[in-house]
Amino acid sequence: MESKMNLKQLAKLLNISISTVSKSLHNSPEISAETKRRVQELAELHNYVPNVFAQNLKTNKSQTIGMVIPEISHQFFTQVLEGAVSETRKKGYNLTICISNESLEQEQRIIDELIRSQVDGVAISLSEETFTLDKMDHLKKLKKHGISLVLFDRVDPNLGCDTISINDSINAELTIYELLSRNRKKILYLSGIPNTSVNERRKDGYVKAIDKVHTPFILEVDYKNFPHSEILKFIKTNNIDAILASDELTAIQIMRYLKVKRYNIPDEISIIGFSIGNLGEHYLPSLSAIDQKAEEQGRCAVEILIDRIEGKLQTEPLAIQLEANIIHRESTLMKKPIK
Amino acid sequence: MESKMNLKQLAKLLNISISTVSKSLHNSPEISAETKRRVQELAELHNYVPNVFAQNLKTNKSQTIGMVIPEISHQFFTQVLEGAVSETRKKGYNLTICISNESLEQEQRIIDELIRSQVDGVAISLSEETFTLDKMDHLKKLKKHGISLVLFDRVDPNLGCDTISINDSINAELTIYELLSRNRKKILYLSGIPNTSVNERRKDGYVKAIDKVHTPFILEVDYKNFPHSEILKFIKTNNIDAILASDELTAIQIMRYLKVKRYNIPDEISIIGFSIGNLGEHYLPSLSAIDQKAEEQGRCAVEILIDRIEGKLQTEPLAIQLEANIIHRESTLMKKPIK
DNA sequence: CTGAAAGCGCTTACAG
DNA sequence: CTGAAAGCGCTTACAG
Repeated sequence: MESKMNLKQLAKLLNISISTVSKSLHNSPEISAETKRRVQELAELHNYVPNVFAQNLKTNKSQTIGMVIPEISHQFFTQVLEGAVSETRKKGYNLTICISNESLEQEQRIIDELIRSQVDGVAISLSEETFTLDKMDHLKKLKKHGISLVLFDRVDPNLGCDTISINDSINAELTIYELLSRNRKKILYLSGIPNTSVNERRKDGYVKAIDKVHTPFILEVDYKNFPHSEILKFIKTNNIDAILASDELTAIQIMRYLKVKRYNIPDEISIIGFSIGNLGEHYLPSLSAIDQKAEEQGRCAVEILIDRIEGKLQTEPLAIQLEANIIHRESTLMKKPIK
Repeated sequence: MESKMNLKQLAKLLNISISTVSKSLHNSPEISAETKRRVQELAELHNYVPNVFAQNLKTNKSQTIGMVIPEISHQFFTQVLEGAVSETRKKGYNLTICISNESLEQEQRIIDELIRSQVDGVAISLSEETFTLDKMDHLKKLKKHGISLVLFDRVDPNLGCDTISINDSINAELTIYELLSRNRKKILYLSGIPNTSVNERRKDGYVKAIDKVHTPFILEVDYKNFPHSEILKFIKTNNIDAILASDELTAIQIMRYLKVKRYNIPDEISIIGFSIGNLGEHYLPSLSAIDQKAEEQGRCAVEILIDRIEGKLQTEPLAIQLEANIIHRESTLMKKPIK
């Protein structure tokens, strides 16, 4: 390894001043074309790379934003990341990706770390534990340090910052109306993710829609410890003919079990779940789903965050709600919609 | 936002020198307990956070490593990330996650960016395009800048750096022997990921095992543009009774289609695929798979990289090969293994 | 068009 | 036990 090149060495080799070298590399109009050419050639030749720490120390900007997600094994969040990564690059920023593993303590540690590394802004989807314990002090710390904050997907409206989310409540409502219009009458809301803000909103929408015509049926379980037979018993007892699941994995798990038990899906029981992952598309039958616009949420969170950083936004915080799509695949396509 | 705290301001407030403040915050034994206490209290009170750029500029170390993965939508790589994230934290380093999207150009850009941001080391799984075009100059650049390099999973042995991988060839071989022992005779190797090093190695192992007894059947297709009916025709024509798929998605796609076509799996055709994602486990029938030890690869790559950075390793590059497991689930569990 | 100089915030060898 | 001073590599206002 050759000894690290820097402005000083380049200046010495060319017999000119450090200032001139620096300005040449920034293609400053102050400097003559000839000098710039010489400097740039030599820099190229020696693989000169400016020291980013020195630069940032001077300019006091890192051109970096942090994105904190609660989980990486959910397809939803990897799609968010894809949107965020491409948008960040488009804007010429760097992205630091952090994973809180649904833990408040890890989330706090991450925020401290992001403050330490002087990111210009943070986009975060809150961890389950952060919601349950309702501790937001670490997020307020960001403001103290002048770091912009945007919340996406799992959002707390009381934090006084920009938020990007999906109107889950309305989406649940609309989905139920659709199922009702297909003459489904006993619709179960099955949640595998209790204690999340999204679950509450989805459940609310379900209840709101159902309450007008029928009794609501609600079951909230642990998706890691899936109580198959209990759910089946509930389904039988109540003659359930459709299921709205809180998330893809919950939908797949119940669908699989019902198939093992020889249920005909979608004719006997229709199933639809929130969020588009890779599980549902390839299943047999393929799973109908409510598209959470993951990639767009990621893209949008980054866009708003950078606009905020660069002072392009009003002081008033934005609360953006993206529209979701209901995607009917095989698990809700009844052959003969009963009239 | 309060004006940013720094050593100078703390020193002024306490009426002592900057040096003493700095040493106190590092808990130096040079300083009296009383002074340290006063300094640390005031720093705490003012939410003092040291400027990481200034620190790094001085110490010339970033305590950061970069991990480059070709794709984030493959469960395999998110599992790698989980291992890498936790190992990095354990060692007190920071992790910068980058995604090349299987593109050489993006990979080059990422490497330049990592060099610019002075990471101490890089762990990378090469993009498909990098392999196809066999361009490795950007990786050699890292060496020029004194940045350690570790390759994992998609590995090139000629780069003279540490590598972590799975012995795919042997795993394919062992899998075939198992299928043969269950009296499968016409085994198809179906690849949805041509032009990757892993594909070549898996195919090699397959051929090596099959060649001794039977004719090899090989089909290489584009998983994004899956030619269902062509494959089915091939299966019929050649009386295929087992499939070894190059990856999970390929396995699922063909299994789904065969089920639609009323094939009995595993009895008529057994299916097994490389790598454990979330698709196979919940499928009906659940998919047998060769566990690629994703998390362990991530953990191990980071461990070796940091040992290398800290000079704890011999100069000789390491070539670590992890052992895989064959996990039999429903898609290979024949009711009556024909004697 | 070029250069000398100050300063970003920190660490650390050295002096007292 | 405390502090003055140099220096990490860069940018930029200022002078010439």
